Amino acid sequence: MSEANEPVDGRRARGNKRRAEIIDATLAVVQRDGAAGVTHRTVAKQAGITTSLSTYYFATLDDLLVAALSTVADDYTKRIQDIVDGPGDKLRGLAELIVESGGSGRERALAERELATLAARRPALAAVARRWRENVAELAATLTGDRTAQAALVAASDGLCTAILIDNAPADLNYVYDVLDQAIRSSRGPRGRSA
Amino acid sequence: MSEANEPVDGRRARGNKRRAEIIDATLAVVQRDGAAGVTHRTVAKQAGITTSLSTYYFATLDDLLVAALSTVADDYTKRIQDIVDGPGDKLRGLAELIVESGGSGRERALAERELATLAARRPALAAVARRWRENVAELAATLTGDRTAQAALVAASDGLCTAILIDNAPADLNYVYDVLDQAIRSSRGPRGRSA
DNA sequence: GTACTACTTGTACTAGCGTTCAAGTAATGT
DNA sequence: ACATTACTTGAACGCTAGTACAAGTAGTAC
Repeated sequence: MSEANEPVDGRRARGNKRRAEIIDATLAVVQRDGAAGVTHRTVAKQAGITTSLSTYYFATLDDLLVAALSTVADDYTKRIQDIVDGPGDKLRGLAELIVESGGSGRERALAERELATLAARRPALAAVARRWRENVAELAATLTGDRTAQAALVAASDGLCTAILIDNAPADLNYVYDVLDQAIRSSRGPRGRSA
Repeated sequence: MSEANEPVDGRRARGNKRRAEIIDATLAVVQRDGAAGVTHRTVAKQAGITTSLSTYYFATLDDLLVAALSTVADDYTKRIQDIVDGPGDKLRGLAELIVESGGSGRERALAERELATLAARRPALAAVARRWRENVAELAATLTGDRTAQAALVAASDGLCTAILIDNAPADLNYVYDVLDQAIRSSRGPRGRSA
């Protein structure tokens, strides 16, 4: 708990605030213009600062994108954890989270997706994107012990999100819930692959 | 059949060939450098032509990307149709298609994914990306009459693809097959949501 | 042949990019 | 007070981008 939490220096506190502001501005730009629209200049303008200040805090654009994706991933992790630790129907909680991607959180979800796609090509981002999926996997593990069912749920969650974003679908909660439920349920009957 | 298939003019035939070459070059660039790396200049260099020629055939970069995504989607459609029409285990065929995304076809799959992500922001591309998913949905319809199970299979296919690309997973065929099977199978038992 | 059309090139323009840097300001420590 | 450190600025560098355009080449039609 005594790591880097207490900014003894008042200037450092302001600096951290700036950093957060810049990351917010970055996400705003991704939401508005896509990941391709992120430049030191557009971000700086969005944040109301000078370009050089943006480079002062994030020397390279990559640093900026990594920071932005990390922040988004952290938020997502928190949401998932809330569902896992919460008292309610976890599967329904997950469904609500997914449906939200098509509603008010659409732009946000789109931004997340663009950053995640970016991750496929940048090792630095890949680690963050992976942790993302592991959060859902963890939630899945609380719902079933069957590893295949867990994997199906994770995959279905991701695929549903894509469907909602691309198809611009109505994103009916019951529908999403049913699909997730379908994915995790198993007849566990006449099948049983050996190895 | 008598639409725009017969190039009376030999020059026009060459032109169409050029167009195809440029699209190929575009896909090659996306595979190598990502969608962000697509510029008239990089594409032209890849195709071994001048920059102006690239703009002659595709006035704007957007035109080029739309054309590229359309081509890729057509290829994909053909692959899916082969599985649907083929004699073998359709689910296994789908699994093989997905696993291929992690193997030799990784770069290709990555390119497809980047273009599809791009689609979320460009209406012109969105239609193409949607047709894509409908192909898998069609395949799913041949495997089960249950609409929820169909949706689960489509979502799982997509999610698995993402997992393989981002996690750089081993992409074991049996594993993928099992997850797909899990998604489409249903106990159809004690559940039965009403509305 | 000549006229026409489709294709192809080289060059040049403007605009925006990432990044650097010397200089300036303000908070902190002593 | 003074030195130190953290933050902030404005200007500039070299580079690449999209695009336009006049000129040239080569098939096609008459």
